[in-house]
Amino acid sequence: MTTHGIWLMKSEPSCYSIDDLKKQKTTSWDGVRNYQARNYMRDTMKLHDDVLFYHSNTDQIGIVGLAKVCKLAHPDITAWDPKSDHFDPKSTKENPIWMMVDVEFVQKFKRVITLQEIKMHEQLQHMLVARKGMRLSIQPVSPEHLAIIKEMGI
DNA sequence: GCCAACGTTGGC
DNA sequence: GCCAACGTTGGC
Repeated sequence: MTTHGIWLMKSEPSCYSIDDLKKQKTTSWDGVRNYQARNYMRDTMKLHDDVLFYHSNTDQIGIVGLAKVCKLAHPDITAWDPKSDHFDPKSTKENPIWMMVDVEFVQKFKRVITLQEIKMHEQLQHMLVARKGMRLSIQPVSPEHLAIIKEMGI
């Protein structure tokens, strides 16, 4: 069995939801402006890594479906666009600071695996996303946790 | 290199 | 909308 990465990626559904990804099939994960999250995308993510799509800052907070990495890290061009909300003048084409991967829709879960549920669950409560004060928008996930979540969501 | 001030994230 | 917990910035 080949080992591959598993990630949880947060998005505010008012900004970009699992339904948007379902319609679009693939998207560039732009707008990440946190170094640790960028480093995960740039240095650790591999093609076909699994992605748990997470909705934050909404009435139904939790994991809503599955995606996978379909393109390795490349410069986040929104950082160069003065009109973008994610514009960062420190990032240049010669020296791009911010990177993004592309992700591909796999499936939407039949229901939301809520954060509340994750925190209550004997195994899932150890996920990073359940940790107090954890704001990191891209987090590694263990194969055990992925298996449990798939069983609950599919 | 310290750390106060500030800005952001994201659950509640 | 509040605010705790972070991350970043910039003066010193």
